[in-house]
Formats: sequence, structure tokens, C-alpha cells
Amino acid sequence: MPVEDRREALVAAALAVVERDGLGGASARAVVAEAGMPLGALHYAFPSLDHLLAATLDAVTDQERLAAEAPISAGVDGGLEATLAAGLDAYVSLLVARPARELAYLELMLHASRDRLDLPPAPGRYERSYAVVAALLEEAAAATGHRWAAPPLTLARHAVAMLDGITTTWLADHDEPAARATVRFLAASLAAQSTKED
Amino acid sequence: MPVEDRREALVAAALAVVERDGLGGASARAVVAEAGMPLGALHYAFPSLDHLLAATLDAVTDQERLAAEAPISAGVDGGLEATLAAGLDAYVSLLVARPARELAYLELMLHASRDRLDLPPAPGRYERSYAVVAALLEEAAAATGHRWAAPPLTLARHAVAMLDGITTTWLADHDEPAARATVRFLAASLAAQSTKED
DNA sequence: GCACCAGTTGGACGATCGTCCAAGTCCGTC
DNA sequence: GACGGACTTGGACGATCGTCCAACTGGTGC
Repeated sequence: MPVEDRREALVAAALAVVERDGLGGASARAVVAEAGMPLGALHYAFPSLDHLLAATLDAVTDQERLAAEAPISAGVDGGLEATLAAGLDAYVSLLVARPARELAYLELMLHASRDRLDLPPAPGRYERSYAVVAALLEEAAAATGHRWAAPPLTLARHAVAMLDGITTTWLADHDEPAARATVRFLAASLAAQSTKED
Repeated sequence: MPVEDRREALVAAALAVVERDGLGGASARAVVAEAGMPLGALHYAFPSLDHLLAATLDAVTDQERLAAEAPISAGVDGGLEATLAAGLDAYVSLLVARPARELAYLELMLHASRDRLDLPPAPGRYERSYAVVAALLEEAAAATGHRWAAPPLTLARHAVAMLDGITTTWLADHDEPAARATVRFLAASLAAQSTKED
């Protein structure tokens, strides 16, 4: 098995373990067992367990988050606010249906952010996420004949931040109606930053 | 030393350790060392390490979060939006100045939320936080002659969610100007949910 | 002064941790 | 078939983990 394939398999296994048992349960032995590999394979593919967890965060940021954010402006007939609300509501449904994935993402992200607390800004990891959401916002505006009054990239960051907050808050209290209400608040707030095209 | 005092001291020590070394570094030995107690004292005061960490989460939710949210509507001359923006901006300053505290809070919260993933909603833990923010919102509205068009408790939940999101996002990218921009977005969005009193 | 007990302690236990590395396996080449 | 080297393996290592409990402490009541 090529080293690259082995790395990918280990990343997938690490994500599965973190989802099931949490970051604390993601030991070297648990991950290689999940991947069906011998113990030594981990340090053959990665310098350390922490390197594997960092790679896992990158993977989940690139793939899973974008998949979660993809429906944000899914096509819905109606105004801009309704379009945004429907797409954002789909994220809540995804969160409620599979909370372990979002929980794993947050645990990995906080773990990685700890040893950069006193370091200069780490650009990049979120940039792709912002860009994707910004593109979706532009798409939604175009489809409903609106124009954004603020830079879509800026609005995208607001949206991503709020989705993160909705996630942590729902994880804390499991209040789904409240989460959906917050999503509608976000849709209205975003729509307020647009003007109807003439 | 009374058992209650011992518990409080252990909670304070646990919080200090999680801030410094993360949840993964919060072992029984690390906590009792921080508290200057012998190892056995932990299981004398708490049934297990996890019970101590849960108590630590309760303490940080009650005390520290409320302290962080207190300045949300600190008195500022100007309209409602400016008042809210100034108070929320103070939270960002606190976050940037002491990120370890917020990071510790989130780590403890996610840890506690994991073993309730398939359980019915756990009411209560956040309720006090929402109530305090709601009171601050009402205070700000009254001071500037506004009336909330939506229930303050609902708006408070939106605000708390967004502050959580601002925290995770800033921890990920350390983009302080962006965090402050999101705070202004939140202030404007909240203010839009009010009407000027006659 | 002695017995007693609630409170306190730190060593012991078995399990598990991340990492390393000597030994083993496999396949292409002479 | 014999050799060589790259790849793969799982046991070994020392450290640390959460928990338990037998021993010790200090003060109180007789």
C-alpha cells in the first residue's frame, strides 16, 4: 500500500474514532485498530499522533465542512431571506441528525488551536470555507435579484461564525427549535445587508 | 478543611490546569498538584475525575461566562446599536486578552456534551447565561428609549450563540479585525429587532 | 492516659499511553 | 536459488493514567 493511501486511511480512521469516542479516546492504538493496521504503521506514515490529528482536522475542514455548508443557499423559490433561511435550516437538520461529526470537528479544531495560542495568526485553514460560503451567498443573491451591500467574504465569515455558535449552543442544550430560530435570525440579518436590484 | 472548601479549591485548580495545559493535560495528578493537595484528596471530594470536570464546567459557566458577558451592554452614550456594539466589542477584547479561559470553557463544554449526545435535552446549564444577557439587552433598550420587537430571551440566545461562534472562529484564525466586524454585524442585527419608543 | 473514629494520605495496582526498534516479510535482481 | 534492500510488523520500554485502600494522623470523649 502506497504511503499516501495509508495516510488517507489513517485520517479516515482517526475521524471515525474521534466521532465515536471523542478526542480523548483517539489513541494511537484505537486509530490503527479502526484502520485495521498494525501499531507501527502510524509512525511509518506520520511523525507522531499529533501530526495525524492535524491532518485529520485539515481533511474534515476541507471535505466535511464544505459538504455541510453546501446546502446553505440551496435553491428555493421565494425571496433572498427565504432562500437563505431554507439553506441554513438544512444545516441545522444535518447537525441534529449527525452531531458527532460536528462535535469531532470542534474538538479537533480546539485541540489544534491550543498550541498556537501565542503564535501569529494562522491564515488559510478557514479561508476555503469562507470562500465557498461567499460564493453561495453570491449565487443566492443573483438568483433572487439582489446585490450584497457588504463584501460577500465578510458576510460569509459572519455566517460561518454564527453556524459555529449555533452548533456549540445546540450541543450544550439540544434545543432544536431555538437553533432554528437563530438560523432565521441569521437569514434575516444577512438579507438586511442586501439591496434589491433594479 | 471542610469538604465544600476542598471542592471549590479543586474546581479552581482544575480550571487553571485546563487553561494552561488543555483538557488532555487535566489529569488527576496534575489537578491535585495545582491545588497543593495529596492525590487521594480528589476521590475524597469527588466520586471521579469526570465529576470534578463537570463541576468545573458548571463553575466556569456560572461565574466566568457571566463576567465575560457582563459588559455586553455597558453604558455608552449613543443609540442602541452603538451601545450594543461597544459592549460586544469589549467581549472581543477580553477574548483576545485571555483566550485560554474561553478555550478552556469550550473544551469542558464539548467534553460534557459528548456523553449526552443521545440523551434528551439537558435544560438549565445555559439558561442563566441567556437570562443574564436578556436582562442586559432590556437594560440597553430602556437606556436608549427602545423596545424589543422579539422576546429578549430569544435575542439573548442568538447573541450568546454568535459570541460562541466569534470565539471559535477567532481561535481558529486569530483575525481580530474580522472578529470585531462580526461583532458590529451582530449589534446591527440585534438593533434591527427593536423599535424606537414614542 | 487510653481508646476510638472521622479525616487524610500517598503508595500500589493494573491498564493504557506514545514512541521506538530489532526482527520478520516480501519481492525484484543477479 | 541466493542475495539485498525496502517495507512492514508487533513486542518492549518507560511514563503516566484513574482508582482504590491500608496505614497514618490528630483530636475528642471517657
